[in-house]
Amino acid sequence: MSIDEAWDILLKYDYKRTRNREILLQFFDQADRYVTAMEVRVAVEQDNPGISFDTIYRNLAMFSKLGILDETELNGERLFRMQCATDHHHHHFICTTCGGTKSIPICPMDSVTVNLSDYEIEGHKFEIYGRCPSCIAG
Amino acid sequence: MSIDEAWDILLKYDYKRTRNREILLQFFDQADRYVTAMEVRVAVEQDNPGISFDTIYRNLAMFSKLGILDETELNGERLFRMQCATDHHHHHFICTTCGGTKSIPICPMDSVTVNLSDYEIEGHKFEIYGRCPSCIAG
DNA sequence: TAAAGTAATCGGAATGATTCCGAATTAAAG
DNA sequence: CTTTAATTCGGAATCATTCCGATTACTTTA
Repeated sequence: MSIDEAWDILLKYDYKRTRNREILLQFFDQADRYVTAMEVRVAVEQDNPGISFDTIYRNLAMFSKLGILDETELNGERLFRMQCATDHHHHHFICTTCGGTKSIPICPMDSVTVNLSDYEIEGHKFEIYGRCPSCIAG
Repeated sequence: MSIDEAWDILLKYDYKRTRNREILLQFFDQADRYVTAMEVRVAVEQDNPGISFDTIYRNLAMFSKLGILDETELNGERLFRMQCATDHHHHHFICTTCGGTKSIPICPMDSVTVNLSDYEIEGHKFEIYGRCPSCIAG
């Protein structure tokens, strides 16, 4: 997702165009990988020293709820990244060293043959973890 | 996994047979679903009022590392359950209301056709979330 | 079955991430 | 330019989890 697309969503829901949100979106746009809240904080403080935790966390949660960010959890750490372009549903390999991802075009839900007809399905998660080529090399 | 199998593992690694571990294992054995650390605490305090958080968390982490417990995360909460019998690798539907599970016999890794040969795969996660029939009923 | 040695536990303090809150600031609309 | 409401700030509060030193309880060995 581009910064512009993110703003389309934010403005549609009457969120204001603020400097902090601009900084956050720009950071996620260029990061292009999963980052921890701590990494976000450190990076964002370059552009706005004195930004409060509250502002960071409040916006991260809101972005995540609106589908602008994608949120996951790895080894007890919350990770965020810009949502992929939403052309089709897919999953990811996630590098446990750098947070980089690689798309996995299949969705296991297509192959689930177990009868879950009496169940109400709310969601699913499929992720592959490991180290990417450049982290192995480096 | 049965309580006896859990003890086989613990004793093999020279962990001692203590009352608290016995209580913890019995609780997980009869719970047979994903429970939060808080639920563990409340339940275990019935049998040993005054058990310390430290003891609970230390043993949960150790059980999890040894493969006696299975650990996951849902909506920011850590969940634990007794590891399934290890006859074959599989995944789960998890009820977000009661923590109950249903086995999903397939593993999406079998169908992953993306070339990850330059990647070092450390693990994967596949879970389906929703509500089970008895929680839907009420 | 007593003693010794070491692991495990306890209780409470410390930590660390996240959230809350009231006051001040800022964006957007009129 | 004013107004209004959203947003942010700063710091305190919360919550789960972990740490720590002192005590207790296993297990082994004699």
